Amino acid sequence: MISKPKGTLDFLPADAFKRLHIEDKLRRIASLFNYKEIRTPAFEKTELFRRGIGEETDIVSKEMYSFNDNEFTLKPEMTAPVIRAYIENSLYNVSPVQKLYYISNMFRHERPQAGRYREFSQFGAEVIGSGDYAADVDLISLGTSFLSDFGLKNLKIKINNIGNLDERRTYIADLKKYLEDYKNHLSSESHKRLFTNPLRILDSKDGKDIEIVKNAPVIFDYLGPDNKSHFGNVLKGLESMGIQYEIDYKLVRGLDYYTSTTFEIASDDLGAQNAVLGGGRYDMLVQQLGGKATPAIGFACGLERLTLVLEANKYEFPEPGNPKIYLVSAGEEAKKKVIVIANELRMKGIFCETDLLNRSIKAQMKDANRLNAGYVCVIGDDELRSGAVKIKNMAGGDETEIALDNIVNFNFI
RNA sequence: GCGAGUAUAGCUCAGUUGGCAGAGCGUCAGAUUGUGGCUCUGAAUGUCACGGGUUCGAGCCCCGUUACUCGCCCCA
Repeated sequence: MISKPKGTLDFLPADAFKRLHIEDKLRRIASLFNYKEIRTPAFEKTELFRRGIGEETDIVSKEMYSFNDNEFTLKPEMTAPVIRAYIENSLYNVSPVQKLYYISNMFRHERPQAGRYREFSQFGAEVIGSGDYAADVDLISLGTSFLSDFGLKNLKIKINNIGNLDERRTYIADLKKYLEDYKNHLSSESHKRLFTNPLRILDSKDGKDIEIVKNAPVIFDYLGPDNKSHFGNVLKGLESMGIQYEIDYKLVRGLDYYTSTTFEIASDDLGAQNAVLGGGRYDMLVQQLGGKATPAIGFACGLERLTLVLEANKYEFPEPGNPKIYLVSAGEEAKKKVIVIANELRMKGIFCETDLLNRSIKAQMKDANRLNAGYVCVIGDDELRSGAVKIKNMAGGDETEIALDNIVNFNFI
């Protein structure tokens, strides 16, 4: 037997139906906020991700599915492709602010685990062209409102501002200086990070690291007046909308392109991978990818994780529809007639099903019952001869007699 | 890349000290000849993950392999 690749998922009809419902909801809310959908290729030139996400990030250094001699890579995230499309199609000429969203699958070669897959789907949104705090608030409120539209509470919104490049550079230098003194007390992982990515030591889960980090310099103190007031305005904006947040000066994110605002929404209902949604501002990325200096902000939400949270919260997904009528046939002539009537019903938009296995009447009735059909109509030699059929209401069991050729006009409730 | 756990029917899982491979659900058929749901009766479905070893005898004990799951790292 050939099995699916590790870390991928089959969406059987019941799962696919749930996913479709989630997508419908996301699209509806995104359009309320005037975000327009964008679709980009499943793969891009590898160079795009190297330059966009950062050579040193885990994603680029060890998680990409690359092929054709490394020329192309299945997209591991959507921000770089969206920005590429923005620049390539000169969207800044269409309007100064672009509000875009996407629902798409991503590929990262990681060790699979609860809530983490090698092929996974994200709903994401980007506001390109505005550095105003209003853009941050607009985007974050999109994220929180669809989560609350799903009835999810108990979600923690964490927010931070990691400054611009200069501010961060100064901060990292001071952070390193501080941590040097505790070098020998840090966990081995963090010891390594001291050289590779000191910021990440801030959200280490190691108990000792946490103690050490408690008295470390705080990024907020390194922000200039612009970022300080931007941060303040974003927070006030969220407050004014009743969005509860938690400032987390230790919230640093793993992609190189983030600047200024960063945020994350996590759920206690998930396992180790508890971030449902994460994002931030990336004011340097457009320029980095060859466009004009353009501020932007975005987030991505993992749909598999969202689904896990919904299921943990006993979210009630809608039920798929059931056939309005099941046409039961008895005999070869009736079967031919049933095929024709079924087609007429469907052309009229009536959900209709028939037997495809030449089954007995009893078996067809069972099938109709299993499918939860609203009505059943048995057609056999008698009905063909008389031209009259009985339409049986499966809920009550009562039957209505009607002309065979008039089934399509029956008033199905 | 590292660590831990699991592997028995389509699904969820029992399986005693090593002694004929099991249950529930689902599927199929029957219980009035052309009428479902409930009930009853019956049936089909297994390389007990794979390969070795111990033993008169292994689903069970030992070794190895693989797959899956969870965690570390990182991310959604």
